[in-house]
Amino acid sequence: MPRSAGAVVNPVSTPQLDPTCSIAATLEAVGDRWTLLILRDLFRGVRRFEALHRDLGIARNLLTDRLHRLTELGMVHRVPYQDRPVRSEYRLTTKGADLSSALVALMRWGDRWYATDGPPTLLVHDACGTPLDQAVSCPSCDEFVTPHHIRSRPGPGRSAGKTHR
Amino acid sequence: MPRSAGAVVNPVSTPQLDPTCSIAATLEAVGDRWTLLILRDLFRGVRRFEALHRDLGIARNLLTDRLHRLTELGMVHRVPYQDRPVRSEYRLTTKGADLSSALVALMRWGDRWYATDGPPTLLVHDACGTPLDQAVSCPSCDEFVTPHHIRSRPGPGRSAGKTHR
DNA sequence: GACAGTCCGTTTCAAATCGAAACTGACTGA
DNA sequence: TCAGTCAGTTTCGATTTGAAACGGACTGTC
Repeated sequence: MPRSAGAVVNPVSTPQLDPTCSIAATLEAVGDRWTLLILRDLFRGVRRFEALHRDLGIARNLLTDRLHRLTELGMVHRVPYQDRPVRSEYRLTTKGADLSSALVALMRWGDRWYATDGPPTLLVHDACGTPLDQAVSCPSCDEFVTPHHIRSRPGPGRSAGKTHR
Repeated sequence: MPRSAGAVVNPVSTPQLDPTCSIAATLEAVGDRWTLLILRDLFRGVRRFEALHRDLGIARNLLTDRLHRLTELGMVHRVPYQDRPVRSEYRLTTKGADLSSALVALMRWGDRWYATDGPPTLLVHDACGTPLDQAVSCPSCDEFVTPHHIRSRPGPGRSAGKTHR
């Protein structure tokens, strides 16, 4: 009996490091219905249990479980903000914060396909206030690359040969 | 009784267009345990029911349900490839293909944090073969922007005032 | 023409997961 | 002492999932 949070068991197993696909590896870590939303809130600065519970409407047992899990994965760490009783808030580690580009990409897709009145939120450059873009670029050609010109091929992390993403 | 696929009910509701967050809207569409993997396979060229079933190991009833759902959402469309019996394959629409940057971002995160021997798959520029990068950039400053220099502010799609993503 | 094999589902059912709400414990502040 | 906050834990019914069997429409083989 590992952790204790009611009848809650891990919804996603510890990443199995599927050697053929980093997308699968990532989704094993954060691919459930709540984890990415929790991370989004942590980015926003919503860091405490009650605040997350209120903001997301997530069941408390699940929130407990997901926060423990994110901590175990090293994406979040607890920072005490008072003693007696000890209360901690949850903060993103480098690994957790590194997921920001994925959240940005998901946000942009939602903007494009569901934000009929324009994006509910803009991401802007703090230096100049210009709305930002996200793109895939070629460092050697020094230009942006559209999905159509992206090819995938086996990388060093794969021994056998199939052509997967 | 809407569709029929055993005791399967939609795992995620039709996007509610949460007006305050495009991440939430996106996850309502594709934020369950299988949908992004199905889309990944469609990107890879795995397009038929049996092939998806074999490749993913997903239960058949769930695959049926998710494909119907993706079709309803306009991310996938069916293209017949034979008559008698009619058999169709599933292909990405523009809307579905537009999610590629999110898949790329998720893949890159998995590469960085779980691919100990290097990425299992490289995305390269078809023109020159150089491995690609994904980044957030400022069109006016003409430079890449790190997460630390990203600010978010309410966009035109939001009426009221809170500062959300 | 009977039989095995393929493909795309549908049905069934037990097991896993979730969600809502009540409960606990350690406090604070009135 | 009493109400209120915060961070969980426990309980339990409802929902979702996964595995496997089943169905129908074919094709290709002996």
